[in-house]
Amino acid sequence: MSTIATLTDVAKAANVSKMTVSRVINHPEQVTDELKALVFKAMKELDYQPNFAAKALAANTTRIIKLIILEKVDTVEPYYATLLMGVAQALNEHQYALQVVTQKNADIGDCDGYIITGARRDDFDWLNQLNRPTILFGENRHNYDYVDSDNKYGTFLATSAAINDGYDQIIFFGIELKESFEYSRERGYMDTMQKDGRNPQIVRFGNHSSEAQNYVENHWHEFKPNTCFVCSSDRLAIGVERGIQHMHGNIPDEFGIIGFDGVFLDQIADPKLTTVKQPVMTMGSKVAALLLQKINLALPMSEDHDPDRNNRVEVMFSPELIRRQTTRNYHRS
Amino acid sequence: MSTIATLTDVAKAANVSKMTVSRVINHPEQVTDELKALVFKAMKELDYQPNFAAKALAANTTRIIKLIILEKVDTVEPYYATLLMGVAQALNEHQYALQVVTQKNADIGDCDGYIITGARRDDFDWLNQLNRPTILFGENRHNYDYVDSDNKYGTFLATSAAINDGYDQIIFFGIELKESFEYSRERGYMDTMQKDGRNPQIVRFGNHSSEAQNYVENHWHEFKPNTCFVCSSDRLAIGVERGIQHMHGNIPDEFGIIGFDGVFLDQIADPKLTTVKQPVMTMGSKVAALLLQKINLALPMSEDHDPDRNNRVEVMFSPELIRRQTTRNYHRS
DNA sequence: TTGTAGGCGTTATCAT
DNA sequence: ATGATAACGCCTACAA
Repeated sequence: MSTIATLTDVAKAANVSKMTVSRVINHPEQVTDELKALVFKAMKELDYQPNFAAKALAANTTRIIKLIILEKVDTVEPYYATLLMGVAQALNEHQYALQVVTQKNADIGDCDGYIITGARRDDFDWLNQLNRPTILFGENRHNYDYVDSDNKYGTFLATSAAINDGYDQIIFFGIELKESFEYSRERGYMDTMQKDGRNPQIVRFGNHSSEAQNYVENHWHEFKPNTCFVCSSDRLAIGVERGIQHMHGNIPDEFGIIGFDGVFLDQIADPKLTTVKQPVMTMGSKVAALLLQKINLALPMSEDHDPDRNNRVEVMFSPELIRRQTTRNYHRS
Repeated sequence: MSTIATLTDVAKAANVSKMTVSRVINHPEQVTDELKALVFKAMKELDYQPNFAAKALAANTTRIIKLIILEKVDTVEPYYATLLMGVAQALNEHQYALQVVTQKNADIGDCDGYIITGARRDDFDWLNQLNRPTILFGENRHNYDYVDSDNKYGTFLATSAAINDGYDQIIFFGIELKESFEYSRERGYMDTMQKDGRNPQIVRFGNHSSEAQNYVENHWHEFKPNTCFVCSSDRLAIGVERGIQHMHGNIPDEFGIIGFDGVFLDQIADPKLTTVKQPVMTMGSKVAALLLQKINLALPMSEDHDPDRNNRVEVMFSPELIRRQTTRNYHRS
């Protein structure tokens, strides 16, 4: 029999009813250990794989999660690709299907929950219409549950490193966006600077390497040797790197650069960027896991509501400073 | 009723049986135009969306397609991300779910078909075990159906451009891989060179920018000004660009560079790469479409077998030469 | 603790 | 050309 084993097949093999098998899977505590053992054995022998579609149908559920990538189309950035892999992995483990979708076609077809990434201020009106459990990827001030990296801590790491490495002037190149993640990154920089009795200095750009590059070249006279540029993205950092190279500045001795993200771009740069690396893949798995958890809690059957279920879920992952070639690896003592 | 409309709801609204509605969807030719009109109207009014899971269950089908990305884990390259978007889009339109999977967990859970990308010679033993319709992304000599860009034509475009732009020496930087796509690219270069009475010259590397860069620097004396480097990937092209820059060669007047792929990297480079761009997203949609077609043909009901269904399906997309900053845009007359 | 009956939404089959 | 029925695999509700 090369056909795929069903609940019924397992039940027969184990000499029990379908329901017992179903219970072994969904409510194992209700079944005696003896029977459980028998059922497990049968499942293993038949290589039983639950039927995704039947499960969905019976539970009045789709077992589909939509990942909505807001933002311009050209955002096929490595960052999102990595995130996607993380999400896909976690979802697969729990027999959920992933649909990657853009805002336009997000409405067609039902689903059990949404993962949203790249949400900006303007998007929240639209987001509020979604009537399914939702988790955002990226911190926000609209009370949505989210997963993000600890942006403030990230720039704390970067700024501290710049200080430790002995750079005199430390400038922050930020992204010209009134978004929460950017505020946090700037805050991390500013606090760290002030704690060390230094004057913060922030410049902002659209997130394009050319803008940062032009700025560096046009304001070259303002940067004395021994300056470090702490950037809010690897894109900006690459621009800075190019600007310095075009002006024949020395990296990392005269000028340091620290990026943010640590996905692909940092390695493409030459010299390779010292950067604040986010564990993007892990974060992807986490959003997915949280969403599934939320979906299951929303199900009527779960009586054992988490008491603080009303609270917002905010998960922050600690980024990590990766030292490469755009900072001196020299610590002041 | 904010509940989701089902076939039955539509049937009631249109005063017909469920089956008629089902037929309107799946076998419209069997239904009279009058009834069809009624049913369509009802479907629109109720905003009917077919239930994915029920369809799957009834058809003894999973409606799941697995996209298997063979190759090292760090291959979260923009290239694959773009491909993925294309696949996802086409699949969503047909109510199929996409599972992104690596070789390891490819075996868990059933599916209706596979899309394979990054298959190398060694992988084919494993591929042969897959007992579901399969389409490869990437040309191959193992008789698998595939979609790819026309690699040979791509390097023909690149080489012709280099010739037209008046470069004296034209060298091919290939990828050290005994794979079909690489053979085709080299063939396109060689044929075009020979047709113009020139001597082809090929060097090969692992697909890393640093290898190409080192080579350029170490063999710098061999490259007279007015040389163009035709590369088998944008990665290699970036390495060449860096090598030339480190040796203070002038781009594009003394040295031209043409990359291959046209996904992300070409735009990140500075100066931006002239490159052979593949329509990756479109190609992704096409693989998906082909696979769905193949799956439906495999279904017993389709009696009207395409007569040459036994033939292998090979779809080649024409790449396009994008002229940017690493070639002179100067045509010899 | 375990088993039985019925239904989730769709489609194929057979009947009309 | 259209409709009634059964079945896909699983789960909830109820019965034993």
